[in-house]
Amino acid sequence: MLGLRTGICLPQTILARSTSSSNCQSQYNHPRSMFEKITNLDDALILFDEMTQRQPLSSVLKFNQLLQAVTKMKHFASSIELFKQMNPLCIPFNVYTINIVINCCCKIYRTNEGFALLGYGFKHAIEPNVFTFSTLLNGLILEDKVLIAERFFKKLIKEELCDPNVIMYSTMIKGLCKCGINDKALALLRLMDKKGYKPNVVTYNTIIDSLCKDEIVDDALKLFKHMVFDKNIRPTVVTYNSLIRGLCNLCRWDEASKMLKEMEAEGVFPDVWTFNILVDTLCKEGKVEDAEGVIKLMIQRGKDPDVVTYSSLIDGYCLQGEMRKAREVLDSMEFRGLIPTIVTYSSLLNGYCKKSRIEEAMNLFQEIIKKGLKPNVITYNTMLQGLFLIGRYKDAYKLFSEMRSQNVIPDRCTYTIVLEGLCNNNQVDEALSLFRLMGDNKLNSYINVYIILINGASKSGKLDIARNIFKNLNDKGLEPNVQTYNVMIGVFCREGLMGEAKELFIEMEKRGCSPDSVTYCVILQGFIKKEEHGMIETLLKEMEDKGFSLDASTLSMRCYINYIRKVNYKRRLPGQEETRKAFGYHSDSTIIGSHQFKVSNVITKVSGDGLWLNEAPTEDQNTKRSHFQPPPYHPVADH
DNA sequence: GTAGGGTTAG
Repeated sequence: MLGLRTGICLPQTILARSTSSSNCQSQYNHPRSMFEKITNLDDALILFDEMTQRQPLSSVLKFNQLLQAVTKMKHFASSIELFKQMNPLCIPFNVYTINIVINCCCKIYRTNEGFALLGYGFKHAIEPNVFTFSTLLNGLILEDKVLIAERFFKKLIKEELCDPNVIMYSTMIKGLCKCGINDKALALLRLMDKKGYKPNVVTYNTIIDSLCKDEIVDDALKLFKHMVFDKNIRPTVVTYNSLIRGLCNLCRWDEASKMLKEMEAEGVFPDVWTFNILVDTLCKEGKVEDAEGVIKLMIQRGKDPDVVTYSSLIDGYCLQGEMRKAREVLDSMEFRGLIPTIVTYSSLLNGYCKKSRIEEAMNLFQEIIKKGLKPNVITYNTMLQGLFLIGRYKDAYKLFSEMRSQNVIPDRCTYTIVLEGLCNNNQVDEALSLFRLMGDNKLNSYINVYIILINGASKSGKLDIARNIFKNLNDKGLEPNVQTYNVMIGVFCREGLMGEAKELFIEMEKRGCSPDSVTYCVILQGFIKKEEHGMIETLLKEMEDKGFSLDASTLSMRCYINYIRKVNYKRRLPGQEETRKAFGYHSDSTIIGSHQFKVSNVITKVSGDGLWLNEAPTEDQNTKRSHFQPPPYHPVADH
């Protein structure tokens, strides 16, 4: 692991420096204006009233400072409200004012109103500048309207509506990263560099972080090196945090540890975020004791653990099933003066639910409400899942109604949980009527919902309904995906309706949805049950041609193995030949998600006696692997 | 002399 129990070895002098600097802070951090002293909204409002009545009237500057102070406290709606009040009082405003208020609109996801303000500004002869446009651009991105943002950005540049700068480009890059278009983000990075808008550390951090999130850490590291060595830009703690998180997520602990040492050697010191990343990933890996060690270390370093730190720890204990300890952590937070958020509580709630300790979950849920916290959609989803899990579907349904009466809008997860919960508890009719009630709801276009219902209906013997749901997909303008086909084919196979299964199997290909290895295995199992050897041979041949391998799912392995076993049994052969036929070109080591395992181990395990298979296939060991590798990226090559 | 961009939690 990270060797954190022994601590990251920081020289004493550095430790001394970091503690003394925090002591000195008050000495150097004198508020620059009286507005920076304002720490609560009430004071700001009182001051605002006073300023509006003052004669002569306070300057625009003063009003702007006040608005900004309110904004800094994240009271965005209040800021907007104050601006609205300024209007009838004929208090003058300028482009700074407009920019502050537009920013507030954007931060509460009301970018449209931000654009309206832009118009309002025009009416008052206030000309927007690059700040105005960057803020609006950011607003669109915050609302996930990246395509519109991109159009807006291009228009600004093309029509030269403002002088773009590094922030504007960086904002656009953030938008591209947000929807996972890393390539385009990188292209824009190169373009801005070429045009002379020098990307800075924030620009690089944005892309580095995005690459790390997409688990393309090697590319992130390349970009990092490019930034440091070719561009001479010093990384900040944010850069290191992104990289460390990326490495930890991939369990590349040694490199993460190295990165920690490297940052310290470079004079960039871990902050609360850095420690939280370590705590969080260690907890997720089940190393809660190590996480506790990190917390001790951070305290030693004068970095106070915060709500996020303890929330991760609670998550860690829940994952281990140590609910008592998880609860203790929560209680200790209040003792330390940290106020747990709804996220903290939801983690604990999730722990109770997963352990089917529903009474404690219910009590905690009540406790949350008593504390004045508002359960969010995640809280409700967690609770619903717990109730369905132990079969209390009536209570779950009641809670589902309650959440809506509390104005918590169910999301995709909620519907999936409720529909699946009802189906699993033999309440398919309820599920179907809820589905009908959903009507034109956006969630109706969520394909998973159909998969659940098709499965549910067929399992409770309502084959016609399952068939109809599938057929109706077209009417809703939905194209079945491979998973939907797999489920429907699976239903037919289960019912022994191999004719219909085969028909659908052919149809999907025709409609441009190629069967995947799951499809093959599902249908293969159907034919194996019917002992239609001709079809089995054909399908196996097709799979071989398509290069489908064992690693797609456990199901697929069972398919092969059952078949081979059968053949072996009938022919009374050691089975080496058949094994090669089935596994021949596949690699020995395969990856499912992030878990790696040896096919040979599994085979020996499944075959049990190991009589006919004790040798792993050897041909083309690495052909399948390359499939899982990220596309190559060489930022340096372009320069 | 006032405004805009980057990192954690199911």
